[in-house]
Amino acid sequence: VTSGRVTLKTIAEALGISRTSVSNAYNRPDQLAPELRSRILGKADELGYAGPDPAARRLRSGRSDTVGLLLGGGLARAFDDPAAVLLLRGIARAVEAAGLALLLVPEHGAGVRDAVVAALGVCSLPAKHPGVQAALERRLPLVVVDQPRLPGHAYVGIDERGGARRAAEHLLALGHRRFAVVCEPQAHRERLAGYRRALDAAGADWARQELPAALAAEPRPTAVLAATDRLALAALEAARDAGLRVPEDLSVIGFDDVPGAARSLPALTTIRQPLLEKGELAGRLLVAAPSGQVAILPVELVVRGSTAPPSYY
Amino acid sequence: VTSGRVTLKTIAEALGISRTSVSNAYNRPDQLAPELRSRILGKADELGYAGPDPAARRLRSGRSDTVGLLLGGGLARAFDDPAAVLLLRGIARAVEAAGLALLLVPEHGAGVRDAVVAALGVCSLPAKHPGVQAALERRLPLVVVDQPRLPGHAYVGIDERGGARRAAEHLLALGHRRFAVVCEPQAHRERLAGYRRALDAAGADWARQELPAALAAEPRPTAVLAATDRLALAALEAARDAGLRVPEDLSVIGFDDVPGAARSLPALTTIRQPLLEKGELAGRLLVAAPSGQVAILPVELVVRGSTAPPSYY
DNA sequence: TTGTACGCGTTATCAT
DNA sequence: ATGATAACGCGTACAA
Repeated sequence: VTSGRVTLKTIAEALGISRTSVSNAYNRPDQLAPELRSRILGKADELGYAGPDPAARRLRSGRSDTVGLLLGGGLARAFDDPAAVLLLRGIARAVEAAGLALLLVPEHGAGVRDAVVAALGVCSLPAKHPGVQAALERRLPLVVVDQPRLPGHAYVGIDERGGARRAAEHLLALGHRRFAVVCEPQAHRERLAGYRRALDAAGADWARQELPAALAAEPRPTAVLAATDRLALAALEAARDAGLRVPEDLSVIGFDDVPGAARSLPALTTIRQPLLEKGELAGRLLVAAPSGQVAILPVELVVRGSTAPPSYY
Repeated sequence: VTSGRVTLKTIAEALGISRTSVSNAYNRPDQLAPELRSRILGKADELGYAGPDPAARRLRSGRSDTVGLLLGGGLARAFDDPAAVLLLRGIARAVEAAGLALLLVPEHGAGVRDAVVAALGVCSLPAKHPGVQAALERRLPLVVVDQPRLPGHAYVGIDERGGARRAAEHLLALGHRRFAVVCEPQAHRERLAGYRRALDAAGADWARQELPAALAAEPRPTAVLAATDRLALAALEAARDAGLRVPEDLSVIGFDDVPGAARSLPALTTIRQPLLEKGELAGRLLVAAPSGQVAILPVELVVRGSTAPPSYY
C-alpha cells in the first residue's frame, strides 16, 4: 500500500526486488538482465512512475548539467534588448553545443541563492548588486560579462574606453568642436571616460546631457556621442522632431552596432562590438568550469550615414 | 578536521551546536537568538560555507522555483528566430513577475529528464519528439504552445487554419488565380490545410513549391502564400533576384507579423498573430500549476504593400 | 546479475 | 530558543 508519490522504492517493492535494480534499469541498462529491465519499466509505467527524481539525482551525484545567467536589467531584457539578444544567442549556442541547459535567473528574490547550476554568468551588473553578492557567497564558478570586474573570476569584455575614444576622435577628425554626450553615467562609466579623454585632449566643448535637452542647448552642439545605439537611435528621433537634419545639421554616433543600427535612416555610424562572439566566448567559458581567464575583445569604428563634417552657415 | 566540502554539518560541529540551528540561521532568523545567529554566520564565512545547497533544499522541500521551456528548433532559436524572441519575451515577463527562474532546456540529450522544474512549456514540437515523450513520462504540468496538442494538458495556440484561409481569401479577393504555396509541410500542416481549403473552394490553381523554383514555374504564379514571414521575406528576396516587382508582378503574403515584416521593402502583408500576448499567457499558465486550460488566440489580416491585384499584360 | 548499506545536505517535527 | 531524529529520493561501492 503506497501513500502519495511513486518512487524507486515503490517500484522495487511492487516487484519484490531491490531499489538498485530499479535504479540500474534507468541508469545502467547493461548491468541488468534485459528481461528484468523490461519488467521494471513495465511496472514503472503501470504505476505511473515519473522516473528518477532530478533533484535527488543531482544531490546524490553532485553534478549539474545546467549553467545559469544573471542578466542586469532583468530576465525579460534577454528578449527585449537587441544587444542582449545577440549576446545571448552566442551564449545559447555554446551552451547548447555542450548539451547543457541554460537557466535565466531573476534579478530579485532568491534567484541566485536557489539556482541549481554548475556555473553562473553575470552580465552588466554593479558589483554591489545583491545577486552578485549572492553569487560570490555561493562560491560558484563565475563568468562576468562587461560588468563588474571580479578579481579571480573569468571575465569577458570589450575595450569600452578605447571604443568611446575612437568614436570621439572620428567626430573630431570631421571637424566637430561642440558635443553633447548622452549616456547613463553609472552604467557607462568607461565609455564616458573614453569620450572625456579624447574630447578634453582636443580642447573641445562638451557636456553630458539628457536627450531632448541636448539638442536645444545654446550654442547647439554639432554632434552627439551616444553611449549605446539605443540612445543614438533615440537621438535620431529627437533630431527629427526638432527639425534637424542628420548628418547635415547634426552628427550622431552610437555604440554597439545592434542590427537596427544599419537599418535606421540615416544608417547609424557606430562603434561595433562583437556581441555574438562575446556571447559565444562567455558560453564556452561557462561550460568549461572557468578559472579566472580574462578576454578583452576589440571594437571597430563603422562609418555609416549619420556622421559628417559640421556645416557652418 | 573536515575533509572536502563545507556543509551545514561542518558549521554545526565547529560550533558545537546542532544542524537545526545552523539551518535556522539561514531560513528562519526569528527562530534564533540574534547573538547565536551572528556567531553562526561568522563561522560560516570563516569556513567558506557556500550556504544551503540548492539541490538538497529542493529535494527536501519538494518545491521548485523554476519553470522550464522546451523549444522546437533548439535552445539557440530562442534568440535567433524573431517570432520566438517575441514569444519568449512574453513568457519571460510572466515568469519574472512571479519571481521564478526560466530554464531553457536543450532539445537533445538528457535535457528534459534532468530538468529541475515545477512545470514545463513545450513549444512547436512534433508529438513524437523524444523531449515531448520525456516530458510526458515525467508527469510534469505541461503548457503546450502551438504544437503538439496534448490531451489533458494546457494549450495556448492560435487559429492557424483560419489565419491561413484568411490569407488566401485576401489574395483571391484581389483577383489572383494562380498561387505558389511555400511552407514546410510537417511544421505547417494546419496552415497548409487552411490555404488548401480556401484555394480549392475557389477552384484556384496552386501548388506547394520550394522557394526559388516557385517563381520559375510556368505559368508563373501571380501570388505567393508563405506560411511564415521568414519564408515570405525570402520570397521577396527571390522575387527581386528574379527581376520581379512586388506587388506589381507578384503578390506575397506572410504569416506571423514579426517586427521585420513592417520594415521590408515593400512592407509585408501578413497574418498577425499576437506573439507577445501568447507568450504572456503561456507564462502565466506555467507559473500557476496549469491544468488543462485551452486558449486559442485570434489572428488578424494586416494589409501592407506586398499584395495587390494581379496585372495581366 | 542482484542485493545490502550507506551517505548526499537539507528541512520538519517534535521534544526539551 | 535549541537540539535529536527522521525523512526526502537516489547512486554506488561492495559483497554475494
